[in-house]
Amino acid sequence: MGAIPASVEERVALLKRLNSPYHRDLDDDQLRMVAEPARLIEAQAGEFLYHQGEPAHYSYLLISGLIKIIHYHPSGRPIIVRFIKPGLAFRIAHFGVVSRYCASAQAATDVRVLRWDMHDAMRLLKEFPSIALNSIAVLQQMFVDLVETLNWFACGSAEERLFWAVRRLAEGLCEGDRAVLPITQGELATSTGLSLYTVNRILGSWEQRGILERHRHVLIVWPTKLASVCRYKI
Amino acid sequence: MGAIPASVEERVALLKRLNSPYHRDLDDDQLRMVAEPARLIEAQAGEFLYHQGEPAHYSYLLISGLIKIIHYHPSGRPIIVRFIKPGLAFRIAHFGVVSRYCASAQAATDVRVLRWDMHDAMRLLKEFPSIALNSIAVLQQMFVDLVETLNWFACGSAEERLFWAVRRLAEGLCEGDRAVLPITQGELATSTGLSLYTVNRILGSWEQRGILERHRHVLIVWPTKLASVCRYKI
DNA sequence: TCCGCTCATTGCGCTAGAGCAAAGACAACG
DNA sequence: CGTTGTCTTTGCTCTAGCGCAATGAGCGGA
Repeated sequence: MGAIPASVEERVALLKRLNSPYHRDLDDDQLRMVAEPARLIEAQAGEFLYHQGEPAHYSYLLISGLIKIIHYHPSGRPIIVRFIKPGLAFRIAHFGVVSRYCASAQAATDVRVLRWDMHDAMRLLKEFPSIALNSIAVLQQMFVDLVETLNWFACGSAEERLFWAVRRLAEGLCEGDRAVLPITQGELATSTGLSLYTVNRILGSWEQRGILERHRHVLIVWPTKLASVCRYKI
Repeated sequence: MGAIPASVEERVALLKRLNSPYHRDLDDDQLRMVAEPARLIEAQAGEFLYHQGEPAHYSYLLISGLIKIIHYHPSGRPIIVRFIKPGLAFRIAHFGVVSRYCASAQAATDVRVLRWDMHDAMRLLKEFPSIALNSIAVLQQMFVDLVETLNWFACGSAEERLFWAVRRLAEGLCEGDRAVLPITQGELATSTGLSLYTVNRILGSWEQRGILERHRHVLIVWPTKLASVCRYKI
């Protein structure tokens, strides 16, 4: 993980190109004020940007690549909470009471991120109410998403739980009619609370039905076909 | 569900007494501006304030009583997402893209709430950045809480899942050393994804160990004792 | 080129917990 | 004060999915 030299202009350009949900209401001058205290950072696949429980010193916005947000149970068992794609911030739990990272962030591919010191991030949030309002919208969407996931966990058979987990993770990662998930079957197993063996058998049956392809460390999913395994209208 | 006549002064007084996390940074004049467009509403135990999927016309703040937030799976199976106690807002998913209630709100006891028209709520949010910042803090805390819950669902045995569900629901409802949960064993079952019978048997064993008392529709829990059923340090 | 590691696959026995049935307990209501 | 409906309790059977074991497959490093 290291800093990449980048002028303010370059950072502004990155922000403009991103069109992130947080900064969409800002004009050029305002974007410049946002970009000014940021630093451009790169990290290699597998590196951790931060770890669950550490004091939250920074706020991040993903520029390119893919980030895995991982939450660890007290037993040490990890679940993949979500993927972050470019334009989304990952720094949940920065303000107020919660001053530690509530999960870990791992680079799933080589990544570039913009990083703000927490104090700067807080200041910007106060200075530009539109960022705060947009953050609320994003957070609410994430919250709703998580409630739904919880309900699927409570309801379903193994196949339904897996269906929902794959669908959810694939959702943000669609390109054309397919999504590429950088995830192993073992990770899917811990994320869903199923055993490795069960996940393997279910994915096998889905592959036979042409719903997805399994490769090493990677799952290629056709979300429209995936829907056929679910009995309910969503 | 009906309106209770209340002057602006009375509504301001209610807000001041509540000391809700959203409005703690406002002075008296500002509180008055917040209270002005609100209406005081009462509802009886069992009534629904709103239903999942309806257009979200109102924003609510609980004054007295207890609210259950219920999320329905496409199959119709409900889970109790959380209890709302006085001072907390329940109107998640009001702004931005999400314009429908993402869950239902049911009065668990007779309740009184303050209600804002969504347009007023949005206007106040823009007018008073401190409300937006505090909302972010509350939302983040709720999000973190939900991620933890999800992980316990993925990890655990039946007893661990139930432990976490009871602990979580009891957390906000502590009075002295005990918490009174207005919940049936059947509701706990659907909320945890366990069967009625399993919940009954586990709660039975906990009651024998003095961890809780079961009454009709009500669970009395001693949270400190509850911790003893969990193998992990939390 | 071989070794070693991590991830994937498959068969099989076993157990936690689902699900049915049937009875008991309590509250609300006429 | 019985009736009705909802919630709780318990015994019993059965199966979905766990978890072990053993093998295979691909990748990286020396």
